[in-house]
Amino acid sequence: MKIDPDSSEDLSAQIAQAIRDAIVSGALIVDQRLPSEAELADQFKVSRPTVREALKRLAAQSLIRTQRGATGGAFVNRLRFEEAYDQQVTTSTLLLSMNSVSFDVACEARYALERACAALSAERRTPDHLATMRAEIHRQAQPGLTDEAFCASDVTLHRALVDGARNPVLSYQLAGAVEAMQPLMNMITFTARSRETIVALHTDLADALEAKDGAKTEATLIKLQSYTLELAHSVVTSRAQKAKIRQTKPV
Amino acid sequence: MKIDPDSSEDLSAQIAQAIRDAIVSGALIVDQRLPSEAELADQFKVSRPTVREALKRLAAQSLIRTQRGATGGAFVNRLRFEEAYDQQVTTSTLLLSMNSVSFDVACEARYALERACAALSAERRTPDHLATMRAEIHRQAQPGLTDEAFCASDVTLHRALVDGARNPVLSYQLAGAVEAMQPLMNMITFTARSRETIVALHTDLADALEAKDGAKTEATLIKLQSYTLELAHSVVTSRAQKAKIRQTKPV
DNA sequence: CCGAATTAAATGTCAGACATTAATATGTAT
DNA sequence: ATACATATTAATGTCTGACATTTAATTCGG
Repeated sequence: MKIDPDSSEDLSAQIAQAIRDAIVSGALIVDQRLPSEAELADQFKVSRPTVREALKRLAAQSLIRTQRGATGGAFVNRLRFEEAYDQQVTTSTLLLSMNSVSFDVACEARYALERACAALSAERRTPDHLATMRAEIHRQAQPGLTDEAFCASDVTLHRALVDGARNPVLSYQLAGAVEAMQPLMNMITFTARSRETIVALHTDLADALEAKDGAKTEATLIKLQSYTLELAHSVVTSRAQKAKIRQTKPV
Repeated sequence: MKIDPDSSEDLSAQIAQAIRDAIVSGALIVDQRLPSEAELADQFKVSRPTVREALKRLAAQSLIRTQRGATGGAFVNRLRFEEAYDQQVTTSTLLLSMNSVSFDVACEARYALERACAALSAERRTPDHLATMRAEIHRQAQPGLTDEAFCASDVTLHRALVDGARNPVLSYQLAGAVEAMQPLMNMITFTARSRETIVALHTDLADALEAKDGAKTEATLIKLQSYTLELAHSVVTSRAQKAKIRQTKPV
């Protein structure tokens, strides 16, 4: 592992990349201990703070973990799906907000991906998954629920649907798409009427899954997508009208 | 923004989290300059190296960029889909290899997600997407191609299909699933016969997209998935047989 | 033989200094 | 007055050395 001191890139970035390559290529395996910071500093001919910056970069990606104490050090971390979820959600959320992705585009992606899980989930969902969905549906029918809590419950329900496919790779990929939508969904104000419609569709969804009916699951997801889009558009329209009224009759 | 000096977590991790929260919540907006390292050190009552470790963590996630010089500093980075691809691919690849995800599970996820794009891509693909696919199909028919080059071409073709849906969120989510499969795919040795079959299926795929036939696109993807699984299983079987022979007739 | 104190090795943190970069201001010559 | 060269300045990048803290292993005493 060598670095180029004349490169335009930071030394810490180069060192991080060298170690990252070693991990990805399999030269460093899970739970293997890296040399101590002092040894790495010697090897790369840099100071300890520079090595530490490199290690922090890797830690930020969950590629390594560090332990203090006598037998401590930096160890190659076994990247688990659960840990990777968080980063995926953060990244996806920022991607949507920073690139001003429209509600429609995000919604389309989310439901397209969810439909990809529909047939598998109908086939493989456990009673646990169904129970989670029913519980969330029950919660969503409570009158006192805030809009945010309603959305959060919506996410939990949909994640149960996705997890029902019992494919960790699918669950991981979908986590970002579903959760990243939440800030966008939170812009919608749900009336009692619209909540009723959504709860009815969610019930259809749970029924379809319980009946192991993949086609009906997909069909219900399509209805849910249409209705979500409809709601979002009505929000936009009503806002535009209010703006117009303010424009016509200024205070 | 406050941190707890008595927490078990590193100060640099806490500071990174505080700034990350500020970015995600929108308190810090794109291209906004963070206080200088010295100012941050004062604010958080820590030393400059500690602040720098925190900033490197954020840089590793592409949340900030730094510029040297008089008007330099750390700036909130506009996270772009293209940048996020790389990290997603690295993470997905490691997730598969470190959690010993089976070929079948990864393959199932990949094709389920791809089918999610099929109908959209059939509807919206541009001549460019078709041209890319045809070019890759032509390359795949060349006899001299190495197995690795064949797999790489396969990835390019499938990404063209996904990109055809013209939904950046979908493209982003799929990038991880498709590219992360490549190391697993590289374990397969493609015979002239199997390449021929794959090229034929790829041609069907391009034809279906050209005809804007979503259903046929999906059907072809299903065939492709079955055939890929078949190939992978035959590799496993033949290896097991060879191992058995070695066991029976040791050298 | 067991438990408490010691030791050692590692990371975590700090302080201060110098190097390097790049924009801006200054100054001089034409 | 303008153009170019120079100096200034403010920031990040890097280094050195020290001390604090944590934790496992070792040693020593009961």
